[in-house]
Amino acid sequence: MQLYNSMTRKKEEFKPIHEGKVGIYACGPTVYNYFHIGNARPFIVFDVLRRYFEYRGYQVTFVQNFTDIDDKMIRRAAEENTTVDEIAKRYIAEYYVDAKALDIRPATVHPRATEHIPQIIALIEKLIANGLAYESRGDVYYRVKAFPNYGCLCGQNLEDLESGARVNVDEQKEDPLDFALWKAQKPGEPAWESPWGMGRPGWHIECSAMSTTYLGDTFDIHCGGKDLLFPHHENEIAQTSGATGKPYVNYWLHNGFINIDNEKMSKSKGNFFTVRDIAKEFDLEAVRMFMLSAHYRSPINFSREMIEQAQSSLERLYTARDQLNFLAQGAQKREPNEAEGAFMAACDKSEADFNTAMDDDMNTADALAAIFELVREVHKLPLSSASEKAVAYGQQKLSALTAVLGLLNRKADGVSQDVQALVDERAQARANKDWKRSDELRDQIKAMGYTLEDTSAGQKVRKVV
RNA sequence: GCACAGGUGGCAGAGUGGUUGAAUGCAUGGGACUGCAAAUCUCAUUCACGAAAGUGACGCAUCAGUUCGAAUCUGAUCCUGUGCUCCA
Repeated sequence: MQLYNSMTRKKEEFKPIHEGKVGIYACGPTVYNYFHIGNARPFIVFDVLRRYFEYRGYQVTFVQNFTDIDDKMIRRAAEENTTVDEIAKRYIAEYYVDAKALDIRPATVHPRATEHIPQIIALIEKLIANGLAYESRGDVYYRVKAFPNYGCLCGQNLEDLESGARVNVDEQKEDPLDFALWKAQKPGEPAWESPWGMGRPGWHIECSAMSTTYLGDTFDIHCGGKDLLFPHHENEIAQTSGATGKPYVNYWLHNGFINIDNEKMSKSKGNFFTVRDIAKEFDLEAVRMFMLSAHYRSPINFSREMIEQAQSSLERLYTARDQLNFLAQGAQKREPNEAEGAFMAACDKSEADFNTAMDDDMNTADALAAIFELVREVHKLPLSSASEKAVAYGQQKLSALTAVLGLLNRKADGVSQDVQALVDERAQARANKDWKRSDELRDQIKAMGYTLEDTSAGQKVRKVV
């Protein structure tokens, strides 16, 4: 499998540290609000990455944190006249609600920053011992110029970074590039005991502490949004490698942004849609489909039209699944004939194409194309007397491939007895060529939430979403 | 200013040197199927001539170049987005 590594800026063959296993850390949300669809993108695409590794037989440890202490959390708590912990608990719960609705699987571990204060303090102490950090009036800062590799991820040298750095007159830093590892308590802020007095961790250090706690000093894959490349991930490298003396991460993966009117969607710009808002209007599976219809590193433009388009293509997948279920009802216990053999070969071809696409830096757009090739073959199968074996083969492939993308989760609902009674009555009316009655019944069935289609193998009933 | 992406058909979006293959999906139109539908299959959707089959031309931001051959490589230009500051 090839993965584009932001560190080297090329696609590289993925080689796990431990055969058959892969450790992934994904930067999670700061839990001070509902998450927006820009936040949802990494959750979805890296959920797919994890699913693909599992599909390929890897044992995956997937860690995604909750940032539950920072300026935004504190501000929010003050605004709502409650505690930071209360805000954290609330929006962590809300995260799980939205994640579930988007079919984002829970991570192996969801660590919270505030539950890893001892690990954070230990890491800072190590950095101080290594001469890479210093205390200054209760704050602790990272000594950027003492870490020779600083800038290795973002590809900028120290001079360029320096010219861009904001210089605060009041700073207690040795150098403008230095960043906070530990912040001394200000009045009214939550704080923890430390060797430097009461205070709280800086933003970057928490990810270093939590990732290494669960994945070891060096692990396989670290992912997150492109905007985290600098300074967040650059700082993580400096902190972790600086403390351990070992490489931190082998592959850095960064997803592109979601734009609104070709502008980055962000909380600070105010041009964002929360997942909660979108859910009022759309089936969230369509949002997932939309995200996967482009490569994860490309920017995508969000609009109502795009979600509707995704919804339509998603329906095509469901139609194929239902078609297979319909075929299964009338299937026979016999070996596949020649045409069905060709169908099974086409299934294999789709699967192979799907794997090739996913192996190429997780090209979900091409992977979807491979699934749609399979969909077409499904519809070409004769409607009656199919071979059970061939149908089951198609069902297995379709569900296996869509499951990797986290699609096709809607249940195939059975038909209730009252609907079935109408369907049976309509069959009788059609046999009598009573088209008027037949159409009435079709309308009635439709009003009950089902579509009814006539096929050469009888009536087909599907639940409408 | 420095750094990094990117500009592909009506829309979205793959493709990144080679047989007319611009995949796949969406949309629109024709045909098949149907009692009618729906779903599905199939063809078409750059321009010119033509009723049509067809013929010719152009074509993947623009211009120039490399090459027997370019959407794909090189250079320049224009444009867009992102990072350098909390942000997925």
